[in-house]
Order: sequence, then C-alpha cells, then structure tokens
Amino acid sequence: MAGFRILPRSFYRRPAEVVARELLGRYLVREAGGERLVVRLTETEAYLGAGDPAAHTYRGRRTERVRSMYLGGGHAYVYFTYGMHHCVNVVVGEVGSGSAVLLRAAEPVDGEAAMRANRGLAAGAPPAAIAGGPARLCQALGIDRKLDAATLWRGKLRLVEGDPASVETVERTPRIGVAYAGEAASWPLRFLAVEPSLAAAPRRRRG
DNA sequence: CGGAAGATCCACT
DNA sequence: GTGGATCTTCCGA
Repeated sequence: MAGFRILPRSFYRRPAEVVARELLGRYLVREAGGERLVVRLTETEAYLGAGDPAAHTYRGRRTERVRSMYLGGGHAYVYFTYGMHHCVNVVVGEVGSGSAVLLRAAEPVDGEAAMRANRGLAAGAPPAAIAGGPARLCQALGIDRKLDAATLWRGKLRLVEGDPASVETVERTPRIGVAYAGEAASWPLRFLAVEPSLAAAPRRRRG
C-alpha cells in the first residue's frame, strides 16, 4: 500500500543516481488551491554536479539561477526554459554538491481533474498526457519558480514514501536533450519505471 | 551589451 | 518528422 510518510532528509543525502533510482514509485504531493494533488513518479534523471557537462552546475558554476542546487539534499530546484516551460529537480547530496534529480514524468494518483484543468486538456485526453514530461508535470501541479528552493520535507510541495514496491523493473537509458554534453550525453542516468501493463500492450506500428 | 541556445511541448504535414 | 512559440539566462566582447 502507498504510504504518505514524508521522506527523511537522509534519503536525499546520497549520490544522484541512487536517489534517482529510488524516487521511482514515490509520491509527489502538491497543496494548491485548497486541493491536494498527488502523482506517482515514473521517470527521473540524475545530474551529477561539477563533473557532469550536462548539469547546470558543470565546473562548479554558481549563478543566481542555480543557487538552490547548492542548498543540499531535500530542496527543490525549479528552472524556466524555452521561454514557456518550468522543470523541477530534487536537490541531492551534501550542501554545496550541486547535484540533483530531474523529475521527468509521473502519473496521477489524486486530484486528476484539477491537474487536467491545470493542463488545459480535453476530457478525452489520456492520463499519460497529464504529467508525462518534465514541463507537463510542472504545469499539472502548478509548479513554477516561486517553488524554487522549497523544502520537500515540509511545505506545499512534499515527497512522500509512496509505493516504491509497485516498480517491478527499472530501465536505464541516456538522458534526454543533452546532446551538447559530449561524452556525458551517453551516460545511462535516466531511470524509468517499466509498467507491466504497458510492457504487455501491443506495439504501435511505425509509419 | 548583444547574440545565442535551451534538461520542452504542440500543431501541422 | 519538422518547425514555431517565447524569454530567461549565460557568456563573450
């Protein structure tokens, strides 16, 4: 059964690839507009800090935007990109490590109607369209830069125990959209919870 | 101070 | 499969 016990700060004080893997199946809880929105995490990516050419903190870069990435495990790092999208990360490691886990996809657990409204989706849109993608996830949960540096162990954006046992198989692949990062573009730091129901489903024919 | 690109998504062909 | 939207952030000059 899914638990709503808040993940302790020690959970985050570990390497990014470990936390990225263990975040699968956990629940992200967002209190907004008098409602509680809950999603189950299904896809994450690890960003390793100063030694990772794909990370915003590559070579120890310290700018105003990435300030929250150095706050230590358990904080949120929210950035704005492409002129219209937000993405949310879970900061991991010790204070000053500059490492984090990007939350790339999740599926609705509670408050689905409100999330559909946040996304402006038509009634018939499939559940995967609600939070299947880093910017979609933020839009569904109403996450923007006001939540940058938020504490995930208390407040209006929280990470809880969830249902990690529901993740039967984890697939690892290179990260998405980091072709500029040279060799690091091939590092297998993307983690996906393989859904048995989807794995068994017939494949769509290619065109 | 200007230019370029971005950890994306959507509509259209 | 391709391109447009849209603007913050960063870096080099």
